[in-house]
Amino acid sequence: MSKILNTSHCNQCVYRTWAFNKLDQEALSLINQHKTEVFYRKGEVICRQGENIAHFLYLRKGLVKLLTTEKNDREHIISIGKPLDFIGLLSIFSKQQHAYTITAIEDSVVCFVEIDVLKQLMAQNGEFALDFLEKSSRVADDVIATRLNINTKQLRGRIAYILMFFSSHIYNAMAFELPVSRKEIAQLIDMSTENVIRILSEFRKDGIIEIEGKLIKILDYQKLQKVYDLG
Amino acid sequence: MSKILNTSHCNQCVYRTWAFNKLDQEALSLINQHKTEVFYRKGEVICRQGENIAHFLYLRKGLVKLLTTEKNDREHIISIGKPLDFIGLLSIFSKQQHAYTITAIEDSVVCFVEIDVLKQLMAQNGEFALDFLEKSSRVADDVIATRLNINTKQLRGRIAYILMFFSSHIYNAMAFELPVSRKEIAQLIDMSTENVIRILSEFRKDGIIEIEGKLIKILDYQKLQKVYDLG
DNA sequence: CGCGGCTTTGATGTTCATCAAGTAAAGTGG
DNA sequence: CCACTTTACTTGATGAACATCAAAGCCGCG
Repeated sequence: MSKILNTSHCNQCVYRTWAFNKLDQEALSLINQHKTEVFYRKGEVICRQGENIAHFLYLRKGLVKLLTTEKNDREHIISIGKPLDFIGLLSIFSKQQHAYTITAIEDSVVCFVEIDVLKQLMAQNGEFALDFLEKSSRVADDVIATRLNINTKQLRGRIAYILMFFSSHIYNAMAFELPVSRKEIAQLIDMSTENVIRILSEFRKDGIIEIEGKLIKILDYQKLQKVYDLG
Repeated sequence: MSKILNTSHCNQCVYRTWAFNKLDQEALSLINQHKTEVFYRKGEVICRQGENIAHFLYLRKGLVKLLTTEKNDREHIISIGKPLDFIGLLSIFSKQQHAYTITAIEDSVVCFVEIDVLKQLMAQNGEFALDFLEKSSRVADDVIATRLNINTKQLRGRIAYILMFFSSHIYNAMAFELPVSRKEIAQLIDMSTENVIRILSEFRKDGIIEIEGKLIKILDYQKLQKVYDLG
């Protein structure tokens, strides 16, 4: 089960210099009093689509997925959130309810800051608000660019993308363990589970990667990049 | 050619109550001194992908398209901007260069506000910044939701979407003139031009719409809605 | 009046989802 | 701890959805 952590003060938080560097001691203390840090085990739900939004969420550790459930009960993954990301995206400012369900795909620590407190601080401190806007718009812009990118490519290009994404953006390594199932990859890049598997096998036969269950090792990054570029 | 208009003061602008209602007289005057209103004829380019961002743009009148050019020289339309929209999306806060090219698809009036002035006001006035954040995040959120929506549907559902979009969101009428070519529709909803035409013809044969060149008349909105819902 | 762009329809081929069937892995309850 | 169930993974075969190619009519424009 998830559990509330015995949290340290925001002063010591590494993210202070990231998102909250325009705040003074007093403001940080206020946030500190109105924040909760929660630990989630892999697989646990952090928040559900449709729930009222009461907190601004950002990821301290781990990895999460953002997903929507469509009418036909099919789940669609919008994006993978990594540490430092504002995993509630921008909906938290424009909507009353969460637009997506957020689930931990690795053991994660999420910091919940009461949205009212955050808004209050933004209203009082324009520099903070502006800084915050810049950071959060980058996340949203990224999501849009990524979705466009994926949709213009065909299957081999999409698989190349996802491999490069985990290798370069998340793990910074040529060998890594996939934090998601084949099915989840399919939901993330809009294709069938079978074809995810098929194309991974193709890449293996082509000597681009090595596979052993969830373990992936990229043997030829250049070739992968080429497949990606060709679409 | 586009031309700079003999602009009125921001005080009288109908959008004052929309985006700038948290600003006082002094601030409005400052914006007024640092804004330019420009008229564009249908087809003219408002800004180009890659250009440095110097202004915050919003659309006063008309209709525009936001598009990216990919490596293979294929153009992809991200969204259609309508009056009141912040047509620069959020890139203006997170990026140095415009991420998209913006082109007028109807005679349009765009208001250019110097970004530095806007940022300065946001830094000084947190309430304004917060208000602004709420409004602009709604636009970005919309784009994300729409893209997801379109990509989960197949062709008939996408054409239904685009017809409903123009009918309900833009023109508020059952009969209207399409402001875009078949090709542009294709670029907007990710399909081939030929299939846009084919499916429009199908809809005509099914008695859902009437077509006469760019003139579209929706005969059976319920049926259209059904096609959309089925995907 | 001829050229290029937009529109339209038909024919063809490719990409991809779906179905089917089987193996392996991972929970679950007695 | 073992039978049992479920979930994940894998491969092949089939068919549907869709892009692409081709050809022709149309319209606006220099």
